Amino acid sequence: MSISTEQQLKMRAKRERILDEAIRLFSEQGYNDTTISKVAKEAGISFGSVFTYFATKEELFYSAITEPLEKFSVELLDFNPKADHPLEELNSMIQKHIKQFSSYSLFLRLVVQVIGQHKRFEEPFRELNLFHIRFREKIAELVENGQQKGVLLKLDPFFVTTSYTSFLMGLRLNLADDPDHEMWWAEYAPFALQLFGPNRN
Amino acid sequence: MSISTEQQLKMRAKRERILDEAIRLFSEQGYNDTTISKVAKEAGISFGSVFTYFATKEELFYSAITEPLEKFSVELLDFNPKADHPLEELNSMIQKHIKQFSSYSLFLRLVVQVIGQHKRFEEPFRELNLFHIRFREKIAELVENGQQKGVLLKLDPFFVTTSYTSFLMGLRLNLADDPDHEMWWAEYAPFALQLFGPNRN
Amino acid sequence: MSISTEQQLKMRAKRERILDEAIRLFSEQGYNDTTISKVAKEAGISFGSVFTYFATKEELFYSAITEPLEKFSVELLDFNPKADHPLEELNSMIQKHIKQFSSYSLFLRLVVQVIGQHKRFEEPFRELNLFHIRFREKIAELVENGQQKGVLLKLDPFFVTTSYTSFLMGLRLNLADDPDHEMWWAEYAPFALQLFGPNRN
Amino acid sequence: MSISTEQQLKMRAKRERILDEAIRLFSEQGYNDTTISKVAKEAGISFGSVFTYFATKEELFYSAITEPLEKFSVELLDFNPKADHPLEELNSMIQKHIKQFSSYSLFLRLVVQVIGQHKRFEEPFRELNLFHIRFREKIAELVENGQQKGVLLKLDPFFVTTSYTSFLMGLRLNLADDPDHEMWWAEYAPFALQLFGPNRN
DNA sequence: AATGAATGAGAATTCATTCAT
DNA sequence: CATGAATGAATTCTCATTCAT
Repeated sequence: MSISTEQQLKMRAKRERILDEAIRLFSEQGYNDTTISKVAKEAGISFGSVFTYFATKEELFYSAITEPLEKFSVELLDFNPKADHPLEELNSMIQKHIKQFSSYSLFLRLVVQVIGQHKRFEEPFRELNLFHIRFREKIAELVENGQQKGVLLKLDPFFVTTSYTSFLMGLRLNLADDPDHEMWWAEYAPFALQLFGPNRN
Repeated sequence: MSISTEQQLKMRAKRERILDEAIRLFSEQGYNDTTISKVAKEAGISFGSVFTYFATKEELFYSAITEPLEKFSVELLDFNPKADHPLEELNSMIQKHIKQFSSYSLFLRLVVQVIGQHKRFEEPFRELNLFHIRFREKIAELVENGQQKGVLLKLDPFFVTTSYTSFLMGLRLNLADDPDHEMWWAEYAPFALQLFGPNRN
Repeated sequence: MSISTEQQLKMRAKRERILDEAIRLFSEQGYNDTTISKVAKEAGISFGSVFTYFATKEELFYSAITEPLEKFSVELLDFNPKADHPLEELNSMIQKHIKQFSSYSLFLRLVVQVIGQHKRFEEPFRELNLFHIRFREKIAELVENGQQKGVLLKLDPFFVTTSYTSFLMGLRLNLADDPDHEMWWAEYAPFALQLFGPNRN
Repeated sequence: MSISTEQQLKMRAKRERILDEAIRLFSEQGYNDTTISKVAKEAGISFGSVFTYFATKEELFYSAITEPLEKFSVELLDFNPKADHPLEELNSMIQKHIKQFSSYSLFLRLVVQVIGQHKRFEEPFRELNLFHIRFREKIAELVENGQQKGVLLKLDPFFVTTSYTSFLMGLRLNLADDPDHEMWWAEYAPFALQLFGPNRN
């Protein structure tokens, strides 16, 4: 491993550490109450170094949204909309989504901030919105598949998917950080399913 | 009308104007980016006067949450949990809630901020939480009534009501201020109903 | 008593109450930390009324210094510089001064503030200074009287009197509000006497 | 000299400059009328930099009292209470104290403010008070030494020393910044001596 | 004359950002 | 590249003073 490569790795690791602490702090304390100093302190470096990796606080926030989003979106989109047994696929998708939403706690609190103030956080909101559209579109495919195969009622896929993502976000918001609630996430899967209008025969 | 009463009315009106602008600004720009100066400017007074009506910015924010809450909670709790025909009552309740959530747009964005950062906004969160509990309890009564009368499936009322309020909040969050969406709120009522497990006979 | 006279008396009394509270507060909390509101509250009136009696805060402070000064100066100057028995007169004067300085506690703390910042409080300082000069001059007369009669050493009366008033002010400063000290004031009279150079035969 | 050491020296010098200006301004204009901006301006830096060296205005004030106190207390305590010739030691001590009090002009005006409002300036007052006690105790030792050797009258050392420090402070207060007076400080040494009750044989 | 709402100058403090070392 | 001193815009809040009622 050449010295410059080693150096690169070190820097990448440091950048990661900064970003992780930023996500945590932005999430817990909000954009304004999270100072560059706090982030640096948590990351164990000087605040000046933060600017080596992120030109501005705004950019740090942007990265705190978009980089996890990239990773999580892969996980969230991991289902087969053209499955032969759409109802089973739907069930398994819901199970996964529920589990994922329950574990993305920090990140989703950030998301809530951005959506709640989309005019303030235009750039990251745009990214989130793009994903939201893709997310719903892919689920809509599965819904249409299910409707064609007669296992789902013929409801407008747009309303179905919007209902579904709303439900997930709403749960994430309501179940906050209550550890009593955290363990019950799985219980909500059947309710999510109802939003898709499963045929009861 | 005595002079002092007239004076009192004027002051009450001015206080209202400040609070209204505060709600709008807090909602649109968040707590930190809403400065007392901005509020004063929008209300057409000097910033010093804001302090005549609200001792601190924190108190202004608290009032911006709790005063509308008081009014809205009356409206949201306006249904009969012991109705003879619980399914019809449920339907009408959902219709009203959907309409209300669609119109409380500014206020609910504030609520989202508070819930999203409940540690930062402890006091207002406490108030919101108390209402949320009352809200779910009253809906739970109606749910149990429906279950006893056999028009609702026997699902745990706690999960049912949490699902329902999550769905409402999630919709409010997702449908943001998109005017295209605003008009379609009513479409979501049937989805909300599904969360209650209506018996399909 | 005519109505207007009665009115006048009432107003004079109110003015007195304001001034008394002002003296107390200025003395205890200093000029800046004493707000017009506090004074008004202590005097049991609205802060607006203070301005009826004192045009500005500065004027209130000025009065808080000069009005007691007028009264106290009479008391402090109450001795006979041409007494036939200057040593006895001196002794009795010292006794009285010690007692007075111990009881003018509030006022003297004000004086200390003014002297300590004579540039900030130019006007009241001028008044105090005028009195100080008069005070020393009159004491100097007694000193010269005593020296002529051979009961006092021939020390420069200016240094003698300055030493004496310095001693009194210094005591007032050092003995602060310590109630343990308050009772011991009388003990310091002999020391004060030494400053005058009494002849020990 | 390493770079970091050079850097350290520069910073220490800057801190000193800030503190010096602060002492001067606090002394001349008092705590409240001395703004951080004024101090910064006098020290030739931006107001923000003051906060690099002193976290709060209160802390700056505290340092403006305690740091000179440390230095001056060494000077003031520089006499030998167990001297073989206590009267000579006393005389030399008084000479020095008089000279010192005449030169600590700025600092002592600060002291006057603190003592005059000891409730407002609790922390610095505590420090001053501790020194005052030490100061008197050491002088008392010398007094007792003199009394044992028969060169001083048997007066209560506590009253003697309190008289003495009161006299010094009172002089400092009365002689204000009058340059006419400044030159005459030395004249007051014999008066100070009288407070100790020297035996006149 | 009394009240207290309205005003805005002014103060301490915070913090993103720059840049010299 | 890392550090942290320096800067100053921006913010909340206080309070003397004015003036309409």
